[in-house]
Amino acid sequence: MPELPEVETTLRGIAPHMEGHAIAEVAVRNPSLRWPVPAEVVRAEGQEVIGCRRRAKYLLVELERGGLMIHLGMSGSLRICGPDDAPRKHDHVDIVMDSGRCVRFNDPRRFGALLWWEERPDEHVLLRDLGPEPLSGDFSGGHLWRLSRGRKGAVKNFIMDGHVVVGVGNIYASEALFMSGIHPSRPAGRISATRYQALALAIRDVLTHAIRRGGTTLRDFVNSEGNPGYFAQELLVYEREGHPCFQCGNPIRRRVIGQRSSYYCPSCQR
DNA sequence: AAAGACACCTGTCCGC
DNA sequence: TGCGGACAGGTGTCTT
Repeated sequence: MPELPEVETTLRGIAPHMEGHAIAEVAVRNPSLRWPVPAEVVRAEGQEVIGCRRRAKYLLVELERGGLMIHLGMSGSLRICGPDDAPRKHDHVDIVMDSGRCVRFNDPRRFGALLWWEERPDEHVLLRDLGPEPLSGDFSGGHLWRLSRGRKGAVKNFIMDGHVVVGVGNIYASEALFMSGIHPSRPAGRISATRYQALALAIRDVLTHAIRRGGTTLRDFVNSEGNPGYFAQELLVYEREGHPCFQCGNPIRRRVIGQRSSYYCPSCQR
């Protein structure tokens, strides 16, 4: 479910309810997420939230000593709940604030995670080897071009590799490749610096625009207020197999690349 | 080092 | 109505 824009939207939703408030309790209803929720999360109790931020698709809740790391996996979401809101199906964890409200983690497929870090989260094993943030100055066409030299795998897999650049998931990979006219199966090492320039710009643009729209809702994504995102209606190729290309009118095709559905226009993308 | 397959799990949709 | 199969936004891990 959540790609980077959805995670960013979630971050902006929870931050005002957490920053400057103390955590009263971390109530774990079901600890069996992707990794078992560690017992250390109780160390959050009684601590004030210094800040909330995002690295790749991980949400980091920074406390006075240590902090929480949250990943939404494929189907996870966070919602702000009041003290009287009864938990629903798949509501696995509540982070109860001293305000009485809580940040409630729901995840039907349980591919998400709630972890504890003790210090320097950016050096955590899950974060330390990740590539640059796509919306930061460290990301560019030149970066993609340099890393791609000699690589024979499909460019779509290349841009979805978190060691190359973080935050480009299956929806926005298809979208950005369409926007830059690059065929998703093309070997990454056989794309010019000029075309990588266009691809990097497309990645920035599509992510920035989706964040402004509150993320993409395909099935069940809701932000922390329980509202959907509005980017789905602007998708150019994703889940549009057989529909006419907005640019040339030919039917959009679907092809499995790296075990993921990929959508592209065979005449606009080469 | 790079690339590919597979794993984790639940829900939904479609054809028979 | 039920059942089986395909498919779904991610990513760590294992094998070639």
